[in-house]
Amino acid sequence: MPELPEVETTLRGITPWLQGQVIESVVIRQPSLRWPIAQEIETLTGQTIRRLTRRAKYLLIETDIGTAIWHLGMSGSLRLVGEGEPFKKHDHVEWLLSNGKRLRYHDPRRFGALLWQGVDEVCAHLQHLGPEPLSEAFDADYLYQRSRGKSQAIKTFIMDGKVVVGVGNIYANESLFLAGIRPTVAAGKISRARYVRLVDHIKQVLAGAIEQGGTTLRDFVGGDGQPGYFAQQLYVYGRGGQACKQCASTLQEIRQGQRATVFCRRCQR
DNA sequence: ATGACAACCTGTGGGC
DNA sequence: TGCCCACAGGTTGTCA
Repeated sequence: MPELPEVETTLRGITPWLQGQVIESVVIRQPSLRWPIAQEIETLTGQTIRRLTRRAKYLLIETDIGTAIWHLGMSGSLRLVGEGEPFKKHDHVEWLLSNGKRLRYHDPRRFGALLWQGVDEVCAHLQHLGPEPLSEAFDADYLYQRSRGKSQAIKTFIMDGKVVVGVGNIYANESLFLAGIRPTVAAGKISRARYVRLVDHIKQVLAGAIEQGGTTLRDFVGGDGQPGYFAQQLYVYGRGGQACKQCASTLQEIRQGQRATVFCRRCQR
């Protein structure tokens, strides 16, 4: 269920339970994810978890011998469980920690990945990524410059990880609505002033979702549940054919890059 | 170089 | 109730 806010929520949820712990054992029940799980993951047995960080939608778990890099794909989740908890269908990986907790990776569709990055290496997937959306490097000037000459639709443009990371389908739809920009407009034809609004809304909507994600942390870490989909006030996503919350006209639904796009013809131009 | 599209895989929900 | 189809939070790889 991961867009960036959920990956961040996951990171914050598991960090206190993982940091400083020794990985006592690694169980791989299903090695076939989007790519086969890296061989080196098994060698983590006996290693101490030094640090957890996030880059884009990747979770980085550092040890002295290298870094495990987890991507949750479309349907992946990480949760902590206690001893005796039976495996569920699609629980593919388990790490037993020295505090007795078990970190389990669950992913029905297996679009996720568990990659390896050696010390002093940079994983191929992390190279060429654009700036973090909540960083200062991501601002209107940057987007404006990057977009000049582009005929690509603004929605697919902001969902391109080489432009900016972490803007998934839900938040691309929502931020374009809030900025009043029609998702089909060519990125290169949008003014600097409108990019100011767009960047502002992307940051707000992601930051707000992370805050709300935080409210589900306790359940999540307690281990009996899914990360839980943060209750988010959605204006357009999943609301095609329904009334616009701002002007009551019917929301349009189209497809862009095989993804559902929903927008209001009246509020977004 | 750009951009459109298929692919990876399973589950779910709607229509008949 | 059951079957079939379309679609789902992401990313990569290929092809025109």
